[in-house]
Amino acid sequence: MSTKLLTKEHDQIARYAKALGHPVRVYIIELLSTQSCCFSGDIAEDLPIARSTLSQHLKELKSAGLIQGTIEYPKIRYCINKENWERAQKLFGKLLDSAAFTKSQCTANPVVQLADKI
Amino acid sequence: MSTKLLTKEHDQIARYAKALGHPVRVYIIELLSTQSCCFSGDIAEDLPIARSTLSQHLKELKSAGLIQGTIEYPKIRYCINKENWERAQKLFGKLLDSAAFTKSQCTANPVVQLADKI
DNA sequence: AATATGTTTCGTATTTTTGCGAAATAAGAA
DNA sequence: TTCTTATTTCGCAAAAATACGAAACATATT
Repeated sequence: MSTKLLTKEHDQIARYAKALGHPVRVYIIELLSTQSCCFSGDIAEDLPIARSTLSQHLKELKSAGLIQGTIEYPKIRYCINKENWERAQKLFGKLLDSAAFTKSQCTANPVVQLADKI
Repeated sequence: MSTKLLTKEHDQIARYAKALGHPVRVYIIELLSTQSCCFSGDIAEDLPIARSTLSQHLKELKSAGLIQGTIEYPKIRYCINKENWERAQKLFGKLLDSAAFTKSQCTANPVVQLADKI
């Protein structure tokens, strides 16, 4: 049964989550959000990866909508895409909070527990 | 330069985010957190995927630590792993909030803007 | 002992991600 | 115009994710 169980919202959350699903990309987001507001790609100096690899990670974050770039030749300044970031914030917040309200009763009533399987 | 820029924390956030990086897994988490506290794998009835595929998604969420299962033959009851979920909550919260405090000045000072490239 | 049940594991195929170095780009400086 | 610079795109290879159906599992029931 069911009527549209997998919604656009699930897709959107998954999209954002996937974009954050790599340590380098988490680092980039963190850097952009705290260190300085915007910056050019000299993140590369701090990371043990090739420039082209970094570029791909930036591309992923860009296409997910989490960051945006401004060209200032010969550099490119990146920053958080505030609009979409707030959207991500709301979506994650909703998911995270809803789960917080539930108290899990799973561990309270364990009939059988196979450590290696579960 | 740098001293440990990619930390365990980045890895951990990325790990959780990656686990949430698929619509089906977002749906599962949402279901586990709202619908009912725990349940068995009759999620399958609601999803347009094979049982074995669902099992794999459950496995991923499990190995990321976000959910846990209790066997009650012949069923298995799943629920959120509260401890780890709260950890994820904190980590995501920190990242999301820090970015919120920053106002992006990127769009405020666009020297050149190549839409197709950026 | 044989059967039924809900779920997982196995084997496999396809697609996506990750990563690199080399080459291309686009504009400013010489 | 030719060089320099920061970055991206290209071409490739290796690894991981996604998905399926068939077979295996562990127990409860007959």
